[in-house]
Amino acid sequence: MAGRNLVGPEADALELGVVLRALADEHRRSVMTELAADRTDSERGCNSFALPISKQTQTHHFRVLREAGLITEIDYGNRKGIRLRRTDVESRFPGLLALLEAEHRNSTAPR
Amino acid sequence: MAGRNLVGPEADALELGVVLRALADEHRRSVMTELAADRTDSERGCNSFALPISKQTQTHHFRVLREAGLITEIDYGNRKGIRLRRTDVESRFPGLLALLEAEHRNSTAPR
DNA sequence: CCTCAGGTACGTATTGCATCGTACCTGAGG
DNA sequence: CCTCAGGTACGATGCAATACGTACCTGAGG
Repeated sequence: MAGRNLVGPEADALELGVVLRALADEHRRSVMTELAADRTDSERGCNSFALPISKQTQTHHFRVLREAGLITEIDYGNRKGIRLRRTDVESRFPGLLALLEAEHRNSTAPR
Repeated sequence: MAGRNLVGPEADALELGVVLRALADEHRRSVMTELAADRTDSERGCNSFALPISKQTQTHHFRVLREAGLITEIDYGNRKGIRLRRTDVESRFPGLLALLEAEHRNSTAPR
């Protein structure tokens, strides 16, 4: 029941280059804009993002986001949880999540 | 003497994906952090960035930045000027330049 | 006109990255 | 124990991006 926490780098070790490369991909960015827009920061399942890619590729993308320090993955063995590292990201790169949140509004409410 | 202005997309047509892909590259990001940190927004020469790459590759990178809408290139024929589109970028992606400016401080004053 | 420095155009090698196929692991529930 | 869904590991592949060589253009200044 209690899952193992898979964490990335420490909060102050986040690198802008790694973060921007992570956000450069459409699928990863769509995950991040969705997370940034949800102020409750609740734990999400991996399938709740409806990514149009295979599960192997999803594994890859979530790993990239985790290693960039943007999310935490909680391993339950046969299932996995995703959580945004909001305070860490916000303290290291203030304003970044606001940009992603604005982008989420753009993509969900085209006009 | 008067150079032709090579512009990219309109201010409200900037796309986050294109911008982030442009900023994902180390060399292009170093150019942008330097531009963001210079509040005078003066016109810069292409060689004033001391990029450790060939001039053909520099042409490529500046083109990417221009097509992303981040800079304007001024063509003098046998020389070229670079200028940050600060107000356009700031109005479309508020806070982005502040992130780059902070990164510039990090890279120039390690500790 | 000639030279030179700065830039571009085109082709190409190489690298990086996203994607998926196959095989295997894990825990829940029959 | 068996099955099944969710997830990972490893390898292969295809494509886009970076990088540079060669050739050519442009304007300034002899």
